[in-house]
Amino acid sequence: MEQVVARQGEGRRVRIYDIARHAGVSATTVSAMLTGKRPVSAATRERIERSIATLGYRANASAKALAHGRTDSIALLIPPAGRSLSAFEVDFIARVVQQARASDYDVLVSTSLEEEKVFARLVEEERVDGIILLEVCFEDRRVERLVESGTPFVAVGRTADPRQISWVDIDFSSLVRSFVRHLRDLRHEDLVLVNTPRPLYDRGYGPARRAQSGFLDACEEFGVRGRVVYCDANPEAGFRVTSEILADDPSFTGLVVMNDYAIGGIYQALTLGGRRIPHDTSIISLADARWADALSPRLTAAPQPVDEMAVTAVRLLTAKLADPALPPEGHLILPPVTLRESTAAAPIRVAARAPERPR
Amino acid sequence: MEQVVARQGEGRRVRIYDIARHAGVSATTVSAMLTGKRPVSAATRERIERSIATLGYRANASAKALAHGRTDSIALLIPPAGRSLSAFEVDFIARVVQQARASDYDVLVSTSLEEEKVFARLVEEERVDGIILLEVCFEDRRVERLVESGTPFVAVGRTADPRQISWVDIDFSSLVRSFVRHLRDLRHEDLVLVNTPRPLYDRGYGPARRAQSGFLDACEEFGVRGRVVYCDANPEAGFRVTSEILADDPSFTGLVVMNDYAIGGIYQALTLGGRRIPHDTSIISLADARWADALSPRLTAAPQPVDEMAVTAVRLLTAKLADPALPPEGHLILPPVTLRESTAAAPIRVAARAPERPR
DNA sequence: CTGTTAGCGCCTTCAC
DNA sequence: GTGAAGGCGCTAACAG
Repeated sequence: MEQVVARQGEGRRVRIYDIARHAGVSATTVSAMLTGKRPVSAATRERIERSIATLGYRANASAKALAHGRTDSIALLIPPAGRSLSAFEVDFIARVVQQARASDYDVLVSTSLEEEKVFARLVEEERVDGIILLEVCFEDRRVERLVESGTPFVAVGRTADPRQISWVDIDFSSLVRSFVRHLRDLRHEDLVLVNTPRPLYDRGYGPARRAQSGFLDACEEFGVRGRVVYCDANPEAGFRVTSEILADDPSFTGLVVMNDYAIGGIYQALTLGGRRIPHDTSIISLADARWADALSPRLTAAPQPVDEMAVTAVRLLTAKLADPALPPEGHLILPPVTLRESTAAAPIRVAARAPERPR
Repeated sequence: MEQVVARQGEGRRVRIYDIARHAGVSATTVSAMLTGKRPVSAATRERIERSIATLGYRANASAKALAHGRTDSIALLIPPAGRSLSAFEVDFIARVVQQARASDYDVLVSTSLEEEKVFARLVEEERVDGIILLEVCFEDRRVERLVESGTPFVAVGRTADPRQISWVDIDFSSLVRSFVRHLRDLRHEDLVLVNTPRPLYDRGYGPARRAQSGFLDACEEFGVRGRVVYCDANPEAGFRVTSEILADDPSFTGLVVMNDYAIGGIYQALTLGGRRIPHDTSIISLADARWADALSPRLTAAPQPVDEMAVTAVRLLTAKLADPALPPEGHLILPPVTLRESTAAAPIRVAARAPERPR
């Protein structure tokens, strides 16, 4: 009774038996035709198709899942890095959803931080066939649990030792190195890395860790001074942190920013502090194009390789679902950083110029 | 065989029968205890709970759905308004996911534009119990189909005649009226509405339609000149459109913008055109706080009422799922527009000042 | 090529 | 308070 009430619009739903009866065949044959798992004569096919067209039929997903042992759904686990999702995370969701649909998977999105509950519901209740896990840290309990349970998954980001798992990650280290080199080429000699919030770094958040080590190494390699500050993910924090370094030690002329939401505040503090971007101070970041373009002057930015990340993640996962014996695979992605003055259509916006003050 | 291979980590999954055997009761009793649908003696309860704790058990979602007739999932249908999701849409996803989880629902996200396929998969295959539909237009085929099929749903946005459906919407008309009044109070006498892309308007996109009529009515009411331009959802288009009106008829001093992604370009064109925001030109918009804060100077903005929209949408839907007989309900939300000079913590940022040039 | 039989794992009668 | 039987709708294994 309850099911019937739930769908008040039509009477009862059309089931595979209705089609079978209407077409004068058995349910098995209908199923066989639909799944294509065994040959069906042209004549029967014709009749079944006509019946389906007449009555309107779609196999019930729950029944299919129960019988077939797969839900044709995957889950996307995104614990929000900040208070809300970053532009990257957003685009990533959209792209994964799109890509998954192309492989005939639905996507269940979870942004919860309560790993236990999410895990129980999605994995233990077998709501999904596989998982894409975001914001993976050096030591990540979620990864451990997924490995234990044998659930197919792909990590976006890496653990400290990712050899046993499939992952996709950005090569933050090389990327930041190219940022530093670029700023050095513009004759900057004193740089600041505005990193993610401190707690994220401490938690072993990959981008924060790898960007920082890449930055410090590159500064040494290229013979420029480099220091690191941490900053909460909001404009107010960006303003505060930047004001502080302007007050404490204003010798810097270039900033590398790993913190999208702080950038607005950083701009404001610099401007109020008498800096003129890009004439005496340069900012460069891995950022969403929408941010980079909305800022004035435009931010020097490497575009987030969202598409490649998302497509690769889905591809790795669906491959593993199709063949669970597949060995784990890691993909390191370096955004195409061709740092140069560019038009709006080009991948990189360069607002940075040579510093004037250091002279 | 295949199912077993799919979960390589552990042997076979623990099922309700395993618990029953382990506890020395029948599966019926275990189920009864878990669903709480009939009394179970304290002693049996104890034993079952111990067995569950020992073996680890969670009811399989597909089997439950098949037997019980509900999936405990809802779908969020977001056709991207522009090339990618807007900040509002993003936050909306996150908030809906969170809120749905609080009511014990999972959320399937779809960003596909191919309504037919999405509809077939989610509704006809009964993957979800209900739907939240975004970007609803005046005439919306998706709404018609959902009504026909009797699927419980909530529209975010309204059709031209929304009396038969449940919906949540922003009161764009009143909102834009308050924008116009604010600009008039700042002594602006010549305004431009930079609206959504023309195709969206033509398609009967509610925010575009209602903002525009609200704008034109308000201009008449407050005795200021007002014209409307359409603009694609990207900075380049914003730049182009603004440059054009600066060239054609530069008498305007205030802009009302209904197009997040264009704002960066609008700022740039105005600046290049010699305008100084906010000294001689004011911009006001319904925008994400992250945008408003990232711009320099900060944008005058009413915050997107994301939370209220999302929470209301989920509430309406879950209520309807619990009791399908519930009558449809509409909610019109007016963002709290207390337009004033503000600090960073206040809901509204006012960068706008009285125009100087009109003097 | 097709139909019959037997589950998938759970919930829901109906008996006791 | 508890158990046995049947069904949700579909697919897989086994016969023909």
